[in-house]
Amino acid sequence: MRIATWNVNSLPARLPRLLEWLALTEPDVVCLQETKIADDAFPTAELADLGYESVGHGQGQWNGVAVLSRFGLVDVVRGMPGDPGWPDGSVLEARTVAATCGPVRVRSVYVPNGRSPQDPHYEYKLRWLAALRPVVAAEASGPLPYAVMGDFNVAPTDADVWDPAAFVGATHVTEPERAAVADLVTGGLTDVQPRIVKGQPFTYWDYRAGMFHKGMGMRIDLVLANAALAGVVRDAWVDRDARKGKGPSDHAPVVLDLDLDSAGPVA
DNA sequence: ATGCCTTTCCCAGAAAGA
Repeated sequence: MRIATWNVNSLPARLPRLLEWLALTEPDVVCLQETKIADDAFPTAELADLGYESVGHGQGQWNGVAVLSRFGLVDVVRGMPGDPGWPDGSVLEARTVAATCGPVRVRSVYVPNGRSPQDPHYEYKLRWLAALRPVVAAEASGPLPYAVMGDFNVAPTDADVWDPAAFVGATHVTEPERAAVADLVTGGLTDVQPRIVKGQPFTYWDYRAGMFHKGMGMRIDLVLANAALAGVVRDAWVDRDARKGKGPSDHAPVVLDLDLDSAGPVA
């Protein structure tokens, strides 16, 4: 079984690349982030043509998450209890959705960016991660192999950014953000490490200034797996090819191969 | 060459991303 997570930076803009990538890579389960598409516009039919059942949880212009599955989709949960909302609790953004796909349960997350440590959005980011913690803890202790995966907008360690000196005073690397992600991991989750390719663990490279081809990236797309899932990971890698060429997302997919093949795709 | 930012609103340029 192959599972993946990918921040596509607009599903409408990325649909041709996504469909091409699905046909080439043949993942069984995919968590998407930054779909930037309303649910009534979600490309359900195009994905079904490739054998994927899908659930989008979106709001149009910003944010948006989804789960695609060749193993069916059950027990779908949009959002999460305790979501702090932005700019206040009266507005909940579309940043997480969970589903069971055959033998595994997954939760796709798009953690708030934070903008800068002085910005109110940064406090929102920390509140959002705090709300995620009990949700993930409950799901991870369930009966199924489980992973919360997506764009966490946090680089867990200095090794996860191309130059720690370049990030002094910036979000994604501050102690409170890292502590919030470490809190998610505490209690049994594993931050599944992708294979190092070209000396890099990165999953994101800014579009500007040729940062991708200069190797100036960050590992902010994470797969946090419970023991039942982490124990069956055969391989994990960042699909850098998806960051190349014409019209890429600024993120590359993280792909995991699992020794969980018995269920087989749903026809 | 892995290649110099992209996407959204929608038609102008600002906001957001990280």
